[in-house]
Amino acid sequence: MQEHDLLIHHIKQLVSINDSDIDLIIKLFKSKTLERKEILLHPGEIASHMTFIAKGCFRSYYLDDNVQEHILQFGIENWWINDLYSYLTKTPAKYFVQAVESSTVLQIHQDALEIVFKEIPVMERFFRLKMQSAYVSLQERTINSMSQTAEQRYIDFLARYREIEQRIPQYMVASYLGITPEFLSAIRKKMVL
Amino acid sequence: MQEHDLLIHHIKQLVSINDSDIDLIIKLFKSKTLERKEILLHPGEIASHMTFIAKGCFRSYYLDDNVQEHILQFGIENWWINDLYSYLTKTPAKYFVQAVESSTVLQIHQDALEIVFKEIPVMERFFRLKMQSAYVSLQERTINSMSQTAEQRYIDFLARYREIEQRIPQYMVASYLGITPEFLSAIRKKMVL
DNA sequence: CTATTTTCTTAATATACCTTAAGTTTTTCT
DNA sequence: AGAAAAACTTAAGGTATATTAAGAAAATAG
Repeated sequence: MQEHDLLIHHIKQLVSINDSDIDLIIKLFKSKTLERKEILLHPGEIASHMTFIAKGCFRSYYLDDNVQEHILQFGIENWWINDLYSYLTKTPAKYFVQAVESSTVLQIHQDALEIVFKEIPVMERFFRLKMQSAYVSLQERTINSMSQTAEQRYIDFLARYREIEQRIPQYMVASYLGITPEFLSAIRKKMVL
Repeated sequence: MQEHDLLIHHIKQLVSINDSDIDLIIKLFKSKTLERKEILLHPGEIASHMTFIAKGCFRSYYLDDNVQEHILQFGIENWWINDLYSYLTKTPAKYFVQAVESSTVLQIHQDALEIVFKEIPVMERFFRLKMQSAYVSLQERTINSMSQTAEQRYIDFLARYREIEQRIPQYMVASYLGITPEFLSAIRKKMVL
């Protein structure tokens, strides 16, 4: 399966694993296909899997009291996407995880991941490192949104996620940046002049 | 040492440890006293300790390009404070950690903590849980700042951190909320009416 | 390839929040 | 207690961003 090759390659970028490790990983990560707009995780469900994106594009978002969407995170090939808090604490998810394009993910159940940790201890390290980067990007995002103007945040977004930006509707970029689509439109107009 | 009692009690709220574990912890966590406004960690240094607040109050903040302060986190008794990214990745800190009152902390060096993990494996769990809560509060804060008005954020802050609010100057609350002291003053005036 | 749906733009008006500057109150230090 | 420093308030005018509403453009599905 080509999908699993992607995952293996992704893991090998951080830790060393051997052929029998690979076999186990391939066996325990299950492939799942989603159509555009299909929802992988609903608020209220418990996120019981770790999810690796093998193909496609996802977003996680929540709805506030005014039924307004706020996008927390995007993910494309080789990224992980989840409601991490729900997964870690086994409490109901607060966020939607939705396919923005038709997509394929590789998922491992929490119980199966425990087996992986037992058999391939270096995978603990792998996920700890992933957890750290999740924390860091979140922190950078928080700081960024506190000290920068929307235009600057947009410029940063383009620099950092230009590939994603080309695959998602503009109103989702606005939602990620915390501004209205109309205002993003105005920013873009101003920028080209 | 009373300070260490606080730490032990704090640890016991999450995991079970025995008397010899306690001895080791007391031996490896070093007490340090700071005066009001004294800085515990400067940007550029590597955060090489985990820091437990036994007495007093701290803030972590960074300076943006306009030399504007932005407060990321406060901490009082029984909290941990750090530049977690610097600690985890052994890269130079981006933030200041400063005592807001005269304070006492208990610090353990990264190397000593490795010893703790070896001798008291359940402490790995303890710190993993702490790491999770750090992630979660950060996530809640990010979401909150995206979807709420400054007044609502202030009300939430009061509900959540009223003890802290009573110990810090108001301009620090403003900085945490991401608004100017003048605007917070206006919000407060409006609220009492 | 056309109809339908989704996304993007424009513009006017409104609001949340900032900037500056000055004066007042509170806290800290000696 | 008194002087100095730090923190808080007020107010006027400004800027960033939201809201509403409508139409135009682009994408998708049949």
